[in-house]
Amino acid sequence: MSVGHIAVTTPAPAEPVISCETPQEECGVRDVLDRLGDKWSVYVVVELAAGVHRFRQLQRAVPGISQRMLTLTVRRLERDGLVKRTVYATVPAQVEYELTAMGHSMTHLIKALADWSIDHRGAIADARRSWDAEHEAP
Amino acid sequence: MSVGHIAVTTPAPAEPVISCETPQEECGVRDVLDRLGDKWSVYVVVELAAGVHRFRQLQRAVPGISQRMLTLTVRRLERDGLVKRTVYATVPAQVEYELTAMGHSMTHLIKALADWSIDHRGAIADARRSWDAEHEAP
DNA sequence: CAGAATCCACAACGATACTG
DNA sequence: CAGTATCGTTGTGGATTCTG
Repeated sequence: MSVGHIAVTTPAPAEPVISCETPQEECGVRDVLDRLGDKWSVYVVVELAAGVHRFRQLQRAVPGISQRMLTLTVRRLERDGLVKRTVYATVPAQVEYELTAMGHSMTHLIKALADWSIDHRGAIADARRSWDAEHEAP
Repeated sequence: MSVGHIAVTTPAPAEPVISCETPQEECGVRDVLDRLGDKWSVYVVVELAAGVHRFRQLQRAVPGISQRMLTLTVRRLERDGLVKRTVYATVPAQVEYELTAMGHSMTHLIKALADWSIDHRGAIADARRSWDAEHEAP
């Protein structure tokens, strides 16, 4: 366990698991989860992991995203230092997006997430079905 | 790379990175992210990773959560098969929550997330500061 | 104790229209 | 092409009240 701020997989006695200095600060975990939790960031990062993209190219690569949401998403990722944005002063305008080193380091995390999801999607779907079956309107 | 559905850390040529059968289905990754992305699930799971909790005990352990949100959160986790809920027919009522095997398997993921967050929280904060400095109102 | 139910505020998202 | 601006809808979460 590299960092050890969180003790997991220990069905042991009940002790505080997060031992941040200030629990309210949430250890900065929230900062990451907010980015991962919004609807599009993960897909944009995954797409950019494949290489540099221009705006439209990125929008086409992420099916269903509106240009407003793409703008907001890449802005946030840029602000967090995960994505680098390069503007070329051409006509018409041209902008390229690529992951920073930190952005690339996060793709490992996303891959782990995706792997776990794929491995357990069936079990989760089954759990939901049986839960729904037991809790339907009487 | 265990599963290989996602190619990461490869700043290589632009190729589709997610190779789901149906991209719209989102590979079930959304299912996990929706759970991880909401405001409280992670903290509840982390808390339950330490052992069995009763409702009030859990609420006290997760500072700031309302009982409505705790109810909703544990219900969703239960529905997904990540948490097991046991009701004891005592007076007053008593309910115990604990992670299932699948729930425990997810704590590895959360730990990886937390480690990454802690390792990069400083860099992210710096990136945000400099971004904000460059984009303040003229 | 463990919750269900209700009401309300706000943020997130989508669709559309317009601009350099 | 790469956005910005505005509007309307939906979803999420908090506070409060009530119940077995």
